[in-house]
Amino acid sequence: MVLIGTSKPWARRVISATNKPLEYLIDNGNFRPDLFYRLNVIPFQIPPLRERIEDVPMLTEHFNQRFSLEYAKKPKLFSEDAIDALQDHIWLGNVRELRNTIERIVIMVSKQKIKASDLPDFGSVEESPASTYRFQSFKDATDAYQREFILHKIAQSDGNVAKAAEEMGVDRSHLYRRMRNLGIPVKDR
Amino acid sequence: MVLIGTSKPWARRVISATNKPLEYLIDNGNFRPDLFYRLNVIPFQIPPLRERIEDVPMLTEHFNQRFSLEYAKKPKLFSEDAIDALQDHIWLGNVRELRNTIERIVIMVSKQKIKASDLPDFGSVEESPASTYRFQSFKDATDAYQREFILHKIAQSDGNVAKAAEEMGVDRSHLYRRMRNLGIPVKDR
DNA sequence: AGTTGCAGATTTGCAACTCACC
DNA sequence: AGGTGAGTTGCAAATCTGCAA
Repeated sequence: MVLIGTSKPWARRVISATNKPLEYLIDNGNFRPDLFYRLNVIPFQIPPLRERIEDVPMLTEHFNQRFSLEYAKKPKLFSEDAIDALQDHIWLGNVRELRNTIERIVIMVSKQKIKASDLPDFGSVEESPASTYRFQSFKDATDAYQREFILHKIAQSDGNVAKAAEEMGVDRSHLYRRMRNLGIPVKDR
Repeated sequence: MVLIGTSKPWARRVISATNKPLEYLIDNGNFRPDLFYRLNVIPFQIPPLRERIEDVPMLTEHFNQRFSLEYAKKPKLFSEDAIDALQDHIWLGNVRELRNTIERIVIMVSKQKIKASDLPDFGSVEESPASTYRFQSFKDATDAYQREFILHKIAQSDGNVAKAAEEMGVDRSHLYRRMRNLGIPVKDR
C-alpha cells in the first residue's frame, strides 16, 4: 500500500495499520460492529469521508489493490483527473461507497488506465439539505445491495450470467431483467 | 466503558472521541449492537485468538446468535465436545475464521444440536476468503440484507416503526408486513 | 401501535423465441 | 442445416405495495 501524506497523522497511522488488525474485523468492506463490545475493543469515529478528501487517493489505491487481488486482475492505474473526480464527489455513503465504486471499476472496466470518464455518473447525486445516506429509502438500499450481490455472483462465475443465475436460484431471464432495471450493463466486464 | 490511559499518544486522541458516539449506542445500560451497523467505527488492538482460547465459547455463542438472527434460523446448540474441538483448533485466521466457521454451520447444518463431528475438517485447507455472497440464493441474500437494514432504521428511529417506515419511503403497513415475513418480531428489539 | 381487505403494480418462472457464431 | 450459448419477450401466477379503514 502506498501511503500518502495527510494533515491528520492519526488517520494515516490507523489506516496504514489496516491490513493487520482490521483484517479480522472487516468483512466485505463492512466493519463488524458486533465484535467490539465483547472484545473490549476501543472504537472511535472516523470523520465523514467528505471531510477528509485528502485520504481519497490512498483509499482508492488501497481498494484498487485489494479488489484486483480478490478478482485476480491487474491493478488499475488511475489518472490524475480520475482521482480529482473522486475527490470532488460528495461521498454520502462514505468509505463504503468509495469501496463499492472502486470494486465495480475493477470488475467491470476492462482497460487498465482509468480516466475520469470511466467513473460512474456522480452528477445525479445531489446533496440534499438535511439528508445523508441515513435517510436512504428502502428501495434504494435494496437496489444497491442487489447490484453488488449480482456483480459478485457474476464475477464469481467468470462473467457467465446463466451460471450466476443458477447459483442465485433465479431464472436466467429474471436475472437479465433485474440487471437491466438496476443499470448493470450486460456484455463486457 | 471505562477509558484507560495508554502509552500510544495517537490512540489517546482517538479514545477521547469515544464518549460521544457511545452515548448513542447504549440504551438503558444495554448495549445496542444493532446501532453499530455500518457506523464508521474502527476497532484496533486485538490479540490473536489462539492466545485467548477462553474467549472461544463466548465468541461461538455470539456468532451463533448473530447469524441465526441474520438468516432467520433457530440458534444452534453446541455440545460440550464441539466447543472443546473449537478451542483445540489453532485459529490461524483468528476471529474471522471462527466467524466463518460458525456462519457456515448456521447456514449449512440443518439439525439443531452441533456435535464435534459436525464441524468442518480443520487443519487441511486454508480458509478461503469468506464472502457472504458465496452460498446464498438471491432471495436469502436480499432478505438478510433487508432484515439488517430494517433493524438499523428502526433502531435509528428509537424503535418507532412508523417513523422508520416514513424514512424508508414505504407505507407503515408494508413495513409491518415485511417485518413479519422476515421474522423480525415487533415490539421491543 | 399494529392489522386487514383490496386493487393496482411489480416480480418471477417458464417456455419460446431471435441472433450470432461455429 | 445443425448446434450451442447469449440475450429477449409474452404471459400467467405469485408477490409486493399503498391506501383506507
